[in-house]
Amino acid sequence: MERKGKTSLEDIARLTGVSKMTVSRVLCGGTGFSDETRGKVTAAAETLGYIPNRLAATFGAVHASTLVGICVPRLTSGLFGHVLDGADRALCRLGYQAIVGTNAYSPQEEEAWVRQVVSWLPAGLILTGRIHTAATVDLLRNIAMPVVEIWDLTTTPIDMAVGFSHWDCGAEMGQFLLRRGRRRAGYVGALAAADVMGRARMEGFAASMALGGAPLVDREVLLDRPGFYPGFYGLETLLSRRSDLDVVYFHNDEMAIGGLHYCQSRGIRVPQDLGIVGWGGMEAASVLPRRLTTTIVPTTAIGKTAAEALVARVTGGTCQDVTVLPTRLVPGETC
Amino acid sequence: MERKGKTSLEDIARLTGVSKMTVSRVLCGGTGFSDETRGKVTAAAETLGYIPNRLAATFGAVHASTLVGICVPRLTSGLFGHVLDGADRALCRLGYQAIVGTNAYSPQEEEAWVRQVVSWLPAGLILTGRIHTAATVDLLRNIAMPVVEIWDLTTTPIDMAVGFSHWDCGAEMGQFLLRRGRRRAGYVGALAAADVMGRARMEGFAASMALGGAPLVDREVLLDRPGFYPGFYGLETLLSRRSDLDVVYFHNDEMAIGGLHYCQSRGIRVPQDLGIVGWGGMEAASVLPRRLTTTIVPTTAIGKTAAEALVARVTGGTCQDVTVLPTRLVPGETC
DNA sequence: AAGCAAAAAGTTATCGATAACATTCAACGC
DNA sequence: GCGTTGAATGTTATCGATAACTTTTTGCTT
Repeated sequence: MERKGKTSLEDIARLTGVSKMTVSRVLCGGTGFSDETRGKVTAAAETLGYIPNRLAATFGAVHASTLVGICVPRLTSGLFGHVLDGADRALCRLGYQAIVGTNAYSPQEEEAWVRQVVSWLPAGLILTGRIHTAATVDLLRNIAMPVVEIWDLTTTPIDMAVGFSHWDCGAEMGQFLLRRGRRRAGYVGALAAADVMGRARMEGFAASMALGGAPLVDREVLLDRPGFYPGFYGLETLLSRRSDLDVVYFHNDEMAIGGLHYCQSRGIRVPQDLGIVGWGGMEAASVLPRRLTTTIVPTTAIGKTAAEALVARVTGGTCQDVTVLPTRLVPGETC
Repeated sequence: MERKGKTSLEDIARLTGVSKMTVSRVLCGGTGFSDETRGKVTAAAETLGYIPNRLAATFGAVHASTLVGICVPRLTSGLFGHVLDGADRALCRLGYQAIVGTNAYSPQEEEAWVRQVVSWLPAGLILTGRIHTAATVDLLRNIAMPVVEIWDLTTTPIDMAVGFSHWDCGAEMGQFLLRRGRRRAGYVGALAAADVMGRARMEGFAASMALGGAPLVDREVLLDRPGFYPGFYGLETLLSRRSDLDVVYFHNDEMAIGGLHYCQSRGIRVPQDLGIVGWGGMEAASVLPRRLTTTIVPTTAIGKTAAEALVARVTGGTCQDVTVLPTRLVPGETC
C-alpha cells in the first residue's frame, strides 16, 4: 500500500512541532491557539501545498458532508439547465458541491442514481418530479435523507418540495384559450408515457377545455424527445387527422416553434387560421418574428429555492415543506 | 458522538456470524467465499437495508475514487448542456459520478472550484478551455491529477485535451465568406474580455479576412452574456457606426438569431443586403425561416470523449493526450 | 506569591472499509 | 496416515481528520 504523495495534517504537525489536532483547529478556522501557532501552521500548509482531505474529514466527523445530489431528467433542455444553474450557484455560495445526474424521465434510472449517490453520504438530494419508485422513497425515508422534490408539486413530498403544478399550467392555458374564443383544441406531446409532467399539463388542459364545453378534439403524443422536428411533424400528423382545429397546445416551446415553422411552410396563418401555444418560456421564443404564447416557468428560482431549502434543513435553519413558485402565462402573438 | 442509524459491514458480520472482511469480499464481488456464505451475507444486507459507504471505502482504499469533477463556464448554454450530457452519460455508464461546477469564464472562479473539488480526491477533472491560473496548473501538476481540458485545444495541455480550435473556426468562416464574395465584415461579440474562446474565433476570423485582402471593418463586443437581445442591440450599434457592412459574424448562434431579428425589424434583407453568420450549431437555428449559416460543434462527442479518456487514464487504459474533433461549417440561407 | 480561571495545546478513540497477512479446514495423493 | 495444496475465512493495521477529553501554560486577581 503506497502512500499517495499528498501531505496530511500530520506532515504539517511534524514540521511545525505542534499536534495534528492543533493544525486541524487552525486550518478549520476554530479557536484555541495563539497567533504565533496560526502563523506557523498556515505557513507550513502553504509550503507543503497542503490539500485538505474532505473524504477523511467527512468520514471522521459526525455531521453531514457538503455534497448535494441533483437529478434532472436531462441536461440538454434549456429549462433544466437554468434549474441547475440556480441550484449550483446557491450551493456554491453556501459552500456545497453538486453531484449531478440524469434519469431520462425514468424512475428506475433515478433509483439507480440515488443508490449510487447516497453511498457518498450527501447532505441531501434534489430530485425532479413527484414520481419515484417505492424503493427510492423507502430508502430515502429510512436513512432520513433530506430531499427536495422540484418541478412538479406534490402534497405528500418525501420531505420537501419546490415547484408548481403542471396540471394547473395546462388548466390555465385552457381557460385562456376559451376566453380567446378557441373551441377546437388539439395537443401535440412528446416522450409518450415517460414524462408524467407533460401529461399532467395535457390533462389539466383537457379538463379545463371540457369544463368550458369545448373538449380536446385530438392529440398526438410522439415517442421522441421534445424538439423542433417532433413539433413540426407532430403538428403535421395531427392536422392530417383533424384539419378543423383552431388551436394547438404543445408539450413545450421548442415543439411549438417547430409547429409554427410547419404552419409557415404550409401557408397556415397564425393566429388567424390556427393558434399555437407552448409551455416553458424558452428564451428563443420571445424573439421570434411572432412572440409565442406560452407559460413562463421560474426555472432558476426553483433551483435556487430548492438548494437554499435543503441547506436550511441540513443546518437546522427554518424551511417550509412545500414552496409554490408562480408560473406566468404570457399572451404572445400566436394566439 | 452519535452513530447515525446506518448499518455497516460490521452489523452484517454480526448478524451472519462471519467477519467484516468476508462481508466486504461478498458485497464487492470478490472471491474467496462459499455460496452459502454469499447467500447469508446478501440476505442480511438486504434485510438490514445496508448502504455501502463510499466515503469510507475510498478513504480506506489506495485507489482513486469514482468521482469526476466537471467545470464549464455556464450551465445555461445549450452547447455546454450537451457537453455535460455527453460526459455524464459516459461517466454514469462507466460507474463514475460527476461533480459539476461553473466558473463564469473566470480562471479565478475555476481555481476556487478546483480547490474545493480536489479535496474530495476525485479520480480526475474535466475543465473547459486552455486558460487557467498558474496556481491551478501548479496544483494539478503537483498532485498528478488526471485532467482533460476540453472545448479549446492547446498544444501543451496540463494532461490531456479534447476539442477543436476556436481560432480555426473563425478562420474557416472568414475563408468561406471571402469565397462568397463578402468583403466588408463586422463582428458582434459578448462577454468582453472574459471569454478567450470567443475572442480566439474573432481573431482567427479577422486574420483570414485580412489575409484575403478584406480586413475586419469593425466590431462590437458587449459586456453582456451572449443571448438574443445582445445580438439584436449589438448589431444595431455596429450598423449605426458602419452602415456599409456586407456580413456580420456573431459570437454564437443565439446572438446571430438576435441579429437576424434586428434585420427583419428594420427591413434589412438577409442575405442580399447583409449576411449573418453564427457559431455553435444551436438546434433552434436550423428551423428558423432562414437556416442560419454557422459552424456546428461536436458538443456531445467532446463530453463523451473527454470522459472516456479520463477513465482510460485512471484505469490504466490507453488514451491519447490530445484528441481533435472536427467542427463543421454549415452553409445556410443567411449568407 | 498563591490561587484560580481561561486559553492553548496534547491524547486517545473513532468513523467504515480495505490491504496484507495469517490461519483454519477440507480434500487428495503418495 | 501424513504432508500438501488451495479455498474459505479471520486478524490486524491503516487511511486522515475530528470529537471529547485531559493536560499544560498563561495571565490575572487578591
